[in-house]
Amino acid sequence: MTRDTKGEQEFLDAYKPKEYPAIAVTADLVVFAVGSGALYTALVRRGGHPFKGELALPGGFVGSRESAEQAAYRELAEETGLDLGHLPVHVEQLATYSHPERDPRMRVVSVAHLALLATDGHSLPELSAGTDAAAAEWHPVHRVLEEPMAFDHAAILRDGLDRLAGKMEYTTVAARMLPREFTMTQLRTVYEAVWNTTLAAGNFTRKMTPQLDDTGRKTQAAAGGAPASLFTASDRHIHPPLAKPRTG
Amino acid sequence: MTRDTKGEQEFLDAYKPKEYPAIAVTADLVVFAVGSGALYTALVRRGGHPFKGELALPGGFVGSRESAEQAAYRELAEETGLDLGHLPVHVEQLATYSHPERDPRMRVVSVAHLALLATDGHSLPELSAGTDAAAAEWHPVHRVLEEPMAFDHAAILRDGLDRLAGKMEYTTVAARMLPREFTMTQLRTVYEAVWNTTLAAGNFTRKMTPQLDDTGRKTQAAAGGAPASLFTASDRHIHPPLAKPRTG
DNA sequence: CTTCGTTATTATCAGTATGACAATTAAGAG
DNA sequence: CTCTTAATTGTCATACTGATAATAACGAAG
Repeated sequence: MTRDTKGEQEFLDAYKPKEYPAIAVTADLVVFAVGSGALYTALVRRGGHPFKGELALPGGFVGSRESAEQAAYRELAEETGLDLGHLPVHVEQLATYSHPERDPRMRVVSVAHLALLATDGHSLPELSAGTDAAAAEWHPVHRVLEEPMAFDHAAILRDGLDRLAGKMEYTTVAARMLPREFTMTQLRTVYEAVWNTTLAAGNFTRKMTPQLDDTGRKTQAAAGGAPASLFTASDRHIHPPLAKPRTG
Repeated sequence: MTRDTKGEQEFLDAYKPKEYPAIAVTADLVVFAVGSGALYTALVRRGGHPFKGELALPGGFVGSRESAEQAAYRELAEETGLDLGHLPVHVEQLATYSHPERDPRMRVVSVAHLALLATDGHSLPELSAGTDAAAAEWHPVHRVLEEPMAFDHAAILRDGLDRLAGKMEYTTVAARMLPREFTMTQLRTVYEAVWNTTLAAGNFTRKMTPQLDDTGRKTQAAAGGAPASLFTASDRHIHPPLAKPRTG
């Protein structure tokens, strides 16, 4: 069946958008970065009703001429002041939240995204207030998960953490939270921060070595200890997966 | 920080929905079922422009007072005539497609869902035309994937298949495409249909047995061959995962 | 320049999982 | 009873895992 281009063009010229429910679409962000051995997320504190004073995910309306992912990048820059042209950032779609009463003001469907920022594992990227009033601040994920949040954002944050934790079992996505070249210990620190656990260094190296590309170079040994090899990540799948230890 | 209920109520009473982009939200469905050893999907053929005559996913607008998932269930019933009260069906969200030009008529954001129907592995559920003109028909997935489809529906179908194939590695979701009680061979047939490959029966049984609950009962041996044990599935995760054989 | 503390990497080993394939068991059909 | 078919169990070499130890490569302190 070949497309009927002429009939289709006539149809489109005559087409008038009509009765469909008026729904606003937003792009919200679960932003993760690793600092001082712990996983942090960028949250804003709401300055107005509803949920005044509570923590919320950064995000905003999807514009008429942009995709949800484009809106996510734009809002990430606007609400955190991050220079995305400079900073490597990984953004992927998480899920869409569409319960009719999730926003008491009006019908809002939110396309949530997962954003991973690259750090050296020690210091977090500086966040600055954007055009909107509320500035984003870093919060330790495993602590803030126990507090209430605005709207259904606590559930979204939990889903984002679960997604990242799961995906790290069978991909090298954890490397997106590090500089392009990193050491095995830096990568292990990301796993430990996200999984909130500790991993045996030797076994971790044995498992990850064949999944990474060895640059052949080594770090300048910082203070005590041998110099570490520098690796880069590719998009290989980890097989069999690196299992997250059962919680306990 | 406790919620300021009084101030919030006043705010909500005064709130008027205002300038946000007008975007229509739809729920589309990738419906899978296994029949005669192959994976099938329910598709409608478009009767009007645009993409007149091409295959499309069933779906429709999300109503003002329903979630995207509720809309998916409703559209599944409407466009396929399936009695969901009777037929066990698994629905989960797949992803949201929001490219600004994905529908030439107007701005439409689609929340795609994955729906798995239970069959005996041989015959497919009967589809009947719903209120809409176009009736859904079953199409073999691995063949229809090579044909063009309306809108971005070919990409959505591909994503749905990838999601199902991947999830079957580490969950027992394949059992959602079978009756509550099923044999090991029936389950293996689902894996083979989705993965489009063959699996060694003995190794499959060894791997899956500890993931399932044995009812202790057996089938009446149909024609030749020993009777098979009947199992039910729980929500255990398969660990380590059952790896899909590398294609070839 | 030797020793010590620290960290990265490699090695060992027992237990478990895998893929390929063979053997056994349990029907129904002729 | 024997043949055919299908389900299940067994075998075996290889690979992977968790725990733990041994080795190697530094900087710093004496």
